[in-house]
Amino acid sequence: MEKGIVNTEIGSIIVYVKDNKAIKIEFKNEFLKEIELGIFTSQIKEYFEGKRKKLLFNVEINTGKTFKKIWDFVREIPYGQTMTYGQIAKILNVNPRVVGFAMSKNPLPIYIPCHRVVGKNDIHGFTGGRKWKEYLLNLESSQQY
DNA sequence: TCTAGCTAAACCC
DNA sequence: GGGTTTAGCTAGA
Repeated sequence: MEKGIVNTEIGSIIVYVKDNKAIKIEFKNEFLKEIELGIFTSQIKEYFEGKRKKLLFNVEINTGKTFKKIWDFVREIPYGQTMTYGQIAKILNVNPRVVGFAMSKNPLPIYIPCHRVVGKNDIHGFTGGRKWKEYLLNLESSQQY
């Protein structure tokens, strides 16, 4: 398994790659030494510079049918827009609780833009902390044109 | 304002 | 295999 690291304004992002497929993305609240790793790190870097709106590399996800359906849908949420757990649940005909659970178990944040999914009355949680979610949402809204 | 019910899959015995 | 847990939401009191 290979590892790539990209630094951002508020910390580092680690991307784990196996057989040329991303299997996990992790947020760190500390700054690590950057490690280039082909398109994986270059696309993430472009995304944080606001030049790229969608990550397009191979990933490997082994999970249940419903989770996959939810993640597929979340990937279709346009750049800079947000939806609530409830809206997604209604469209996919699942329970809102399951949507939240799927997000919490999502191994590939950013690739699956779960930061664009918020609660009805609150931002709610995010892998690695709400700080990242706010940062990502702010990044996208400032890039809208 | 507060409580109960819904509901899927990872995770731990 | 079974019980517990989890980034929500709605309806009824």
